[in-house]
Formats: sequence, C-alpha cells, structure tokens
Amino acid sequence: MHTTRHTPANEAQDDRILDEVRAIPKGWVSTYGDVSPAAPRRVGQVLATAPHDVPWHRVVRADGTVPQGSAQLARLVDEGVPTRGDRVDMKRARWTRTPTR
DNA sequence: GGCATGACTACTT
DNA sequence: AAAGTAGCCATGC
Repeated sequence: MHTTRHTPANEAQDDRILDEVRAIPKGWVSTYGDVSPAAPRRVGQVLATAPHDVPWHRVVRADGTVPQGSAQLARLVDEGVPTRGDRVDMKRARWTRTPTR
C-alpha cells in the first residue's frame, strides 16, 4: 500500500499521540507506555516538538518520576495531582482513557 | 544504508 | 531499592 504518504514518519501516528495527550484530564497523568506501548520513546520525541495546546506535563514515566524535573512537577502539583516526594503517586494519579468505544 | 540518540519500559543482578 | 542490560520506533547525520 504505497508505504508512507508524504512527509516524515507516519504523521498519523504522531497525530494520534498528540491526541491521546490532549485527552488527559486536568489533575491526572498518563505514561509514555500508555500513550504508545510499542514506541514509548517516540512519545517523548513528539512531545518535544509538540504545539502549545498539548498538556505535555501530564505525561510521566511508568514509575512516577517526571522527565522534566521540578518544572513539570510544579505544574502537576498545581493541577492537584497527588504526589509523593519528587514523584507522582501513580496509584492515584494514573489515568486510563475511556474504554474501547 | 549503517550507526548513534532520545522527555521509555521491563527484566535481571 | 538501585543500577545495569536488552528491546523498542523514528529521526538525523
């Protein structure tokens, strides 16, 4: 099927990633693995160049640590995300998108 | 076209 | 609990 269309990478995949991140409610967080199980590293690379309407700070590591340090943690705390020291309390803050629909 | 890099994850010591 | 190792996808040189 003609492989990729026109531009770098599967634009669709990157778009889907951004869409997932936009869907994370305020006060909650998601993990790279949740956004893209097959390519968690891809998520970070996309977020690095993502538009400002994307709540990048709501994406954290699976163990609750935040890649962007205090800058990111401060935003999360400000939104009411439960934290434990310098990491997010994943038991309470991890958000799973709405079930298959 | 091969090799290194990155906002990762899971498994093993 | 912490550190090391291997696996993963796409990008850039």
